[in-house]
Amino acid sequence: MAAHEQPREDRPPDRGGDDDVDEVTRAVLTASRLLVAVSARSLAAVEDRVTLPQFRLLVVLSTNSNAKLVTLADRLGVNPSTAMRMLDRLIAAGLAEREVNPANRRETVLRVTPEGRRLVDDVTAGRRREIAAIVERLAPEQRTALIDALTAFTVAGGEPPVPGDGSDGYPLGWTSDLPAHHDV
Amino acid sequence: MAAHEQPREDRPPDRGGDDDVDEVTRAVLTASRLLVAVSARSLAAVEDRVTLPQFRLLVVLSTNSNAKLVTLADRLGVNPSTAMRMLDRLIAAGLAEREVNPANRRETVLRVTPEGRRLVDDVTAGRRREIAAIVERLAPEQRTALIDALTAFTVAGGEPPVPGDGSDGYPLGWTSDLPAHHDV
DNA sequence: ATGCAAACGTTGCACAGTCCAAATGTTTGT
DNA sequence: ACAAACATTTGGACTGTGCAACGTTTGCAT
Repeated sequence: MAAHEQPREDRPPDRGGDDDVDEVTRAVLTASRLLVAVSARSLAAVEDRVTLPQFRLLVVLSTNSNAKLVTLADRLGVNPSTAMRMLDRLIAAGLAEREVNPANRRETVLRVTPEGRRLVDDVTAGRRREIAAIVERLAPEQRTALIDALTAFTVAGGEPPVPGDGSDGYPLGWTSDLPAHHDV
Repeated sequence: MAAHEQPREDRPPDRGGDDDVDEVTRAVLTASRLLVAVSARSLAAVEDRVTLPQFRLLVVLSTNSNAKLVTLADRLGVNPSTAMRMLDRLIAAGLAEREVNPANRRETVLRVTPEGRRLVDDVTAGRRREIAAIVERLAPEQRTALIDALTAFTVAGGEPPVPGDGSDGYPLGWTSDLPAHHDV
């Protein structure tokens, strides 16, 4: 993997040499695979009811109730027309609702139906349950060590460590998707 | 860095209760988001040359050189016909090659071209570089702690900790995909 | 008040990814 | 020699996706 010799020569005497970094990186990458696998498993349960992009829309809609189309599309990072048609299908499936905003008639108000909400909750709950099951196999000391290590890692990565976390532990962000993906 | 001074009022002597598990789960989920973001960033560089599924195929093809179509489709978890057409496009883009296997003429031999290989290498190298950059911001003790914690977590998750790891630490599995996904 | 520009949702069009089925060509086992 | 098994390929249908165009509704400045 010495494809490009980034002039890394000048290595500080710190005992965290490249080997060290490399090992940690490898550990991170490996753990990532597990996480993705967990995600994929929890998602598998619903993939015959909705497609993955649809589920993603549902999740975003769950945490952004009464959003208008452009907002939603923006959150998803897709074109409004894409969100539009996905919504059409979700609505047809009874998982979402659309309604013209009476206060501003050029907008629409989108909502997830109770059934759609349940679908999302099931998946996110399943994912948390799976991770919790893994965590429970760890000894108490290992758990706190994991928290500390992960928190340090997250902080180093610049992401706000456990920001709001949607109160009672909701989807918030990340994976959930990563359907077949796995590899790559 | 005991950054989890959560107002978790009294750290109950219980050590290992549900609160504990919940906190670890939250930390894991948060770290996951960071990982996904890193992945997405490193992927962004090529998303105007190939689509994500195409890139995924390229990665799998890189690590399974001279594979035949069905094998490839199997690894990707898609229908052979899907792999077929993606390959058509990749070949048209000069990133892959197809050739009838002279030893068994009902099969074809698929290969990634040097250019395709370079594309993949760039992305995977970028991802490792990004993670390494984060890891480098950690103190040596934190690094080893992270390795230990992650290894324990991975083991508890049932995945073989750093199995073969494609020799010199290559893509192997996971994310790489997770394009826009992020949320969900 | 009038009118024009911006914001929205919506629809048309093109194309990638996907699956299922079916057609075609190749090997293999009997 | 033939049928069964296997591999690639093509046809058809549908979702996801972006871009561009259109009609409606607002907001604002003249």
